[in-house]
Amino acid sequence: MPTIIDVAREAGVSFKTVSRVFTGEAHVRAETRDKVRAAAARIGYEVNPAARALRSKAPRRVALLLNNPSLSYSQSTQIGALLATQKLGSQLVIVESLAALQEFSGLKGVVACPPLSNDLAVTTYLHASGLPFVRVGAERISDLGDKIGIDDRCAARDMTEYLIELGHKRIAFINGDPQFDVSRRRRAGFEDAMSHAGFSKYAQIVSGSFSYESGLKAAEDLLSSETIPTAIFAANDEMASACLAVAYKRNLRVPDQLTVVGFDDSPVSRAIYPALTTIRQGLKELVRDAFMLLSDRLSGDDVPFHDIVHQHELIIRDSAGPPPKEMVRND
Amino acid sequence: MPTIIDVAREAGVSFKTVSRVFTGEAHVRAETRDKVRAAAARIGYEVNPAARALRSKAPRRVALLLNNPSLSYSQSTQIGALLATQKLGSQLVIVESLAALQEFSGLKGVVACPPLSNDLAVTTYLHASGLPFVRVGAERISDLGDKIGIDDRCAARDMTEYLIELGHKRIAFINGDPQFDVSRRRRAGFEDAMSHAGFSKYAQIVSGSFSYESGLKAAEDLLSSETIPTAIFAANDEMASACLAVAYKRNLRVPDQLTVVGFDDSPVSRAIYPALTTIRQGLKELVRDAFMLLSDRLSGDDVPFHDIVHQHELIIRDSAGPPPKEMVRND
DNA sequence: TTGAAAGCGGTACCAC
DNA sequence: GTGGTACCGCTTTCAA
Repeated sequence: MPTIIDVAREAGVSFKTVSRVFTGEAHVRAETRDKVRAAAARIGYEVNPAARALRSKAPRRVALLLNNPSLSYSQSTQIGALLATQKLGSQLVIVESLAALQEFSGLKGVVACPPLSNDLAVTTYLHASGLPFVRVGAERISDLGDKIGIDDRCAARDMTEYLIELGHKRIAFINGDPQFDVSRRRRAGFEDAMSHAGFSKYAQIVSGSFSYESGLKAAEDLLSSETIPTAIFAANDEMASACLAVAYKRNLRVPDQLTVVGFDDSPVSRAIYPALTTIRQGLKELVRDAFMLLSDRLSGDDVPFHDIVHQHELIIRDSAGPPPKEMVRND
Repeated sequence: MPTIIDVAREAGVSFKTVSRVFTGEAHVRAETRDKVRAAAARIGYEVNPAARALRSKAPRRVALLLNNPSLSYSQSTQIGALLATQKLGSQLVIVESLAALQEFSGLKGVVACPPLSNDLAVTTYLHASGLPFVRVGAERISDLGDKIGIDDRCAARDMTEYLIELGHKRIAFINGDPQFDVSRRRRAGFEDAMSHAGFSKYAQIVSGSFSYESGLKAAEDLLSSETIPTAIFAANDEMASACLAVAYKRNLRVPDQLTVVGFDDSPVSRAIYPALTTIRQGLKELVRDAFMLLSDRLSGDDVPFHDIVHQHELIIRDSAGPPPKEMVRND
């Protein structure tokens, strides 16, 4: 494992200069810095968090800004954050609001998760404060800061196309809180697929708020209407699980008489019957990478902001099947 | 923050001796060691993980042995483990079986979680290997190793007594996998309370396996019997959530017509409607403390094995209420 | 069984 | 802007 001394030799500078580059100190000529970076990359140098933590006076404290209504979402996020900060040797604080964030002193950087990652006040504050930050699952509400996430629109389109392939036509979409950017994107993906198949007139869209309760209400509305859908696509697993409950209540067997699918691949999706067909977005890895990105930024990278897109995955379980025969003919 | 040098001064030895004591090195006289420990405690010394990680050749790698059917259980456990190892500066590996554990070399210690913490082969192997280990939620299948957990029997008794106070008499208990020790303990607590109230003849006990599916089946059995219970106590939240689904299906309003309670205070318990009344066991803290305990053991403590019992807590939410009037009279 | 010296891989503070 | 020196808190090696 190479050290800064090796890098210094490789780059032809003193080891102190190497240290400067990796702490993001200001007074290094751009040319020298690039030379050092190149040398480091060439020999595969990585900073040793233990050594850094030992000597630095102020701890490298980074914050995870997280206030999501879904507990399982929050848990996966926390695991990802912990994994990354352990590797990077930085101290992690978890805060739930902008106000709480502002109270913390000595922060070196912030990773923001939905819905706060799309809050204009948050983005504005972070930018104004000069604090490096990474937004997870964020829309381009501004070009400030690094972004990382999946292509929600594409994921929702994939799921909808899967339902269409199964033979569904009358498909309902239970959207999340329309204030969340992610809701807009997932809805757009649903609409893309429906209109592409020429099924726009069979599409129904109702709004929830990502909570189980809201899913209950939305499902009740959908399943008590005149023409009930043969498939329901909920914008997260919690709401999908609510659909299952309502389906039971109404004696609709899933997936034989009704297909229900979710989004997130959260633990609930496997802890219910039937297990949910859903979209996996690898939240743990997403957040881990967000912290890695933040760490690069902390090291004084002055490159343009990144916008990293992870691959999603369609997870097929037991809650989706072909529509019941009699309903296919009958539209 | 005091260092080993301060401890050395306080204890009247060289700092090297202090280092020896805290690394658990063999060649220190017992008397000297106690003196050093006392001095350290007096001035509030704690090892600096960064400094240790920097200098030590072999990483302090510890393992979390975890293979639990409940995903939310596993997630909480992982967060606790990550939190602790971050603080202690040790490297964490998560393994799912005894075989996987054996393949790992250079392990310094192991924390085992249910059900593996109650597996005789695991305990025997760990003891034989001489590896320090802590068992979470473990029964006294042997007196080997440290143990940490809650008093499951007492917790189940508390919950049952709460139901009895609400006015319930005909109470059913859905047990977890009878092979798990924890199931036996929770069942015993249920029986304690029922017999103490003189309700033994109204008690029904069915076995599940901690999974949602098993809860579904158990609930179906219970609710299709001649005399259905007014309350169901499930040995974990997953099975309780299954009860809710079955209740919906049968048009039993919870908690008006049927009370359902769970155990664990897992994320699901809040992600369903109605939110579950349950027992909180603070799993995250439990596991965190397990690693702290392991760390002490790694430092060469030669004290008798600990058996630490954490406090549980009854969390009252919306899924429990008094039994319906007509059913109280009618038994 | 105990102690002295060296050094782990970096950062802080000060010269130049 | 860049380099030198001291040193962070601990463990390792070796000598006593």
